[in-house]
Amino acid sequence: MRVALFGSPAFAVPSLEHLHHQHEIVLVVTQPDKKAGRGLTVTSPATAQRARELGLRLEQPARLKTNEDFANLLASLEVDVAVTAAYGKILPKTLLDIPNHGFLNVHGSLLPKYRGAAPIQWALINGDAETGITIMQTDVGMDTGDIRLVQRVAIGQDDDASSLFVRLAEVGAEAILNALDLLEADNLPCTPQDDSLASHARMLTKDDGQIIWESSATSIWNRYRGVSVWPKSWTLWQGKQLKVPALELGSKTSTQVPGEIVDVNAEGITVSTGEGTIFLTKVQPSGKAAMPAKDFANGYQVKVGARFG
RNA sequence: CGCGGGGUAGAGCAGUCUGGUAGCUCGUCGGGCUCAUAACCCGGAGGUCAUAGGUUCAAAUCCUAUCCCCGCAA
Repeated sequence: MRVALFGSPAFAVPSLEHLHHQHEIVLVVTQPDKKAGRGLTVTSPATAQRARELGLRLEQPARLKTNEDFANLLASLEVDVAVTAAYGKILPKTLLDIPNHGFLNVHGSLLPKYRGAAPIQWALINGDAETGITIMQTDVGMDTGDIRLVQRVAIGQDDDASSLFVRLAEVGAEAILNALDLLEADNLPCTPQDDSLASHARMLTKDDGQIIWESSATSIWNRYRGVSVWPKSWTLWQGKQLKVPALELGSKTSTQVPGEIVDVNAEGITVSTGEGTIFLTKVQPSGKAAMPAKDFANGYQVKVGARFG
């Protein structure tokens, strides 16, 4: 089939590659290049970089709604179906109607659960044991279209956002291929979502990474896994932000005061929470490189009884 | 020229403002105590203070340039 792929971050890259293998990608569309990083150097989305390497036609329109040139281009390519995967823009109805089979979206959750921008992260933060990929018919709403295909994925105890992203991106790529096969055979189901079961997975903010010591060790652990790509777990030490690149569930019992340090040893720092303890193994003061928690304790004179947060 | 922090023994830090013989918590080595120890006590080794210039009687500290690391923001 003649396919157009709309996607921006690394999540879309496996889908791009698989589709490139099995179908004819006539157009790749990503978000425009942005100034990013220290020094604000111009950076292309991962999908744009991969598309260039594969020698595919690439467009990075800044706007879609009033962009007739782009609509005309898409129409002229006689696309059978367009695929979106974490594209990052709402598509206007005029575009959705152009491909013969419309747009299919690769979404990283079991819809209608976790509609929105950060489904993978929120599944982890909430401690879910299962998530998955939903291939859905893209409509003008936020992940509200009809469900066409579902692939379930188990979440491991040690999965974090990084590992789950990689796995779901791969599963998503396989799922979209299956969906296209079924579509070609005119055998792809179409089931409306049950809106009463819907939930929204909003984009994460910096504050979502802050460790709430009053909550349970388990929920701190789950949140740590969910925010591992960004913004990462962090707390406060003497008023300054301290990132925690690596933490584990602790084995000690907690004291009365959440955030209080109950033990410091060669392996790390044990901190009391609302229920149970958390064991910090690596930390990173702002402006510094990450270091073992023990080194931090040595250099910053961290003692048992001191408090984080 | 987006904003900001930092480069001092093997590790992590203090000292820089107010120039004047390099310090802390660990690690490491040796010795001691102990049934024993990751505990405790005593002692030792280990540093061209990122690099290159400059100011000064004297520079980790003041001035200039360069290299490298990191946080924020996007």
